[in-house]
Amino acid sequence: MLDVRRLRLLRELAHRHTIAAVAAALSYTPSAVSQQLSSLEREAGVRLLERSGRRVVLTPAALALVEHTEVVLERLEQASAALASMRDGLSGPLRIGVFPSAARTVIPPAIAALADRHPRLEPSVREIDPAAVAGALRSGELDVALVHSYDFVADPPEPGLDTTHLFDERMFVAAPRDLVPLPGEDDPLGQWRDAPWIVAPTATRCGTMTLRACEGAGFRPHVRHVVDDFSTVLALVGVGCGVALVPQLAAAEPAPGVVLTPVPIKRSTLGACRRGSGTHPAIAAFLQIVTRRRSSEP
Amino acid sequence: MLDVRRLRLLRELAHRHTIAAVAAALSYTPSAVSQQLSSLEREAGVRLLERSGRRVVLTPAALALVEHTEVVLERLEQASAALASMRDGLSGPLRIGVFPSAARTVIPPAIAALADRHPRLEPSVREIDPAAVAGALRSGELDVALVHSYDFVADPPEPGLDTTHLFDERMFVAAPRDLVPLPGEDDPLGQWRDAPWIVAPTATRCGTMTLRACEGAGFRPHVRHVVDDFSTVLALVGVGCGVALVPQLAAAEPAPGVVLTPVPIKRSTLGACRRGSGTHPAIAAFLQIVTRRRSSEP
DNA sequence: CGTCGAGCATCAGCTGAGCTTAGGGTTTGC
DNA sequence: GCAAACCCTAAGCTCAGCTGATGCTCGACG
Repeated sequence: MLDVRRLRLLRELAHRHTIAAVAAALSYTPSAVSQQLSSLEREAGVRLLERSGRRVVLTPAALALVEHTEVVLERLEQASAALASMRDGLSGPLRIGVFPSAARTVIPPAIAALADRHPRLEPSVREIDPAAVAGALRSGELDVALVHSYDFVADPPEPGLDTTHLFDERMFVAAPRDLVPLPGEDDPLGQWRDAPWIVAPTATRCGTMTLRACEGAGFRPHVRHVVDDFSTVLALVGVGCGVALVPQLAAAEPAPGVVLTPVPIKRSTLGACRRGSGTHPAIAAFLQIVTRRRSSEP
Repeated sequence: MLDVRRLRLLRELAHRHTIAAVAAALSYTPSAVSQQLSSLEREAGVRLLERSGRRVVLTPAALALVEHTEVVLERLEQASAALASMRDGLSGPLRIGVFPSAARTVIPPAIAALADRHPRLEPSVREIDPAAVAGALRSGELDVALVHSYDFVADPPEPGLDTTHLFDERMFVAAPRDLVPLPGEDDPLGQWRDAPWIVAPTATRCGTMTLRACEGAGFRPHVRHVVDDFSTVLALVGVGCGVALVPQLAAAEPAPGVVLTPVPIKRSTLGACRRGSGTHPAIAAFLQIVTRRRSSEP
């Protein structure tokens, strides 16, 4: 009988590529991970790891094993979820990962509603870089997370995770009241083709989204400021520093000097959890609350 | 993360109904099983076991958990099989369970062929009571087994096991040469409605099969002798003790005083293995050899 | 081309999960 | 009413598996 704990290490290695990273993610020392993987290799009877430079790569046999492991872990998640739904009342910790703009707007009322409905549940919120969400879910640091998905920005399905669509928001161009758009241009984006832009870092989805949207409107934006936080972005717009693309939620209370114009781009908010844990009652309750509260808004 | 080792104990308990039996099957002390199940219950957070008299019964939550466990174990078997097929050459032990009539006829040439094709494979044959086959497969005492299935005798699909049809044989009525059948009766079974019968114990499938077959022909046999072994049965028939239903394989070399008449009943031989392990190359090779050797016979 | 850090493997040593043994309580069969 | 079957708990022991130390190789960088 293959040891599932060891298989889990191999699965994690397939995603993180170094034993050290696996160890860090699962709170072991690299030595322990190395030893366990050696044991797994011995009981498998097939070479699973090949040294390549100072790293290690998985053999085809190991990759096949990882495929099976994903299924096994998914089913174990389902079993855990089934058990949780058989306990009377939701209780215990629920670790929620969000990123800043969601943390500010969506999360507080959702947490309040959750605490109201399930007093013995102990939700804890952690701001987390979207790129780290998948790993944090897999390694068990988080149980559920909110992530965003933009038009124009492809997000490949993460293996081992389940995502559910929660709600959409419209995107807006935020421009200073006293900035004059390009005359004779109707396109809400195109009329700012010559203006200075405030965008998020290119490495983020928000940044990529803005660049792609402008490309779609036929121009490349003049990037003046690079700021990740939407409330900072709006403050900069308010003092006339440039224009920016912001989502509806972030723009709920714009500064007085800011004019918002809707653009035909939407941002989706998704809930993500470990595959198989979507039926966990606490996770399901949280996602349902987030969905309902947002979609009932005007 | 639920502990699969513990889940396996629960699964076994669901089939064997007492902790002592689980312990015996998996080579533990009952104390160890009890402790592990207690731990499982604690980490599940739900009552899994209820004392009932001096036994213990599974709660609905435990039964649900067993369902998930079956899937997990199946997938782990598949993973093991995939690994085995990636090893170069078949090697290691292959524990085969058979019951006497198969052991005598089908198995020896099959083992020889297997040894010929895969010299590093170490097949070991164990005669086993058909009723114990399922448990022995599940607990890992056996890797593959041959079982029989008769017309008239329903065999409910065993959870956790996979069965593949290997070959069929015709059944024969074996009668002493000098015994006179009922005059004016054409039915090969009905013509012996008044003769003394030799049948297998009622608890066995063979015994049930004979009784049902006779009932199908409209009579209840006069049971004179109860003998499980077909070669003994034929010897008794040969000296005039009565008539019996025997399968083709057992009747290959009948005693001189025995007359065989075919009846429209067939016996099927099936291969059984743990669910998911059917793709294991050693098991697949064995089953293929048994199928081919038998079906190529006249 | 030498240095330094990242990464992996191995060894030695320790700790606790999980086993066995022992013993006691309850139920069932005879 | 006694014995056997069955389960649980307590106590002690053993080894799987962890940490920490050490040494190696590889790659980046001045």
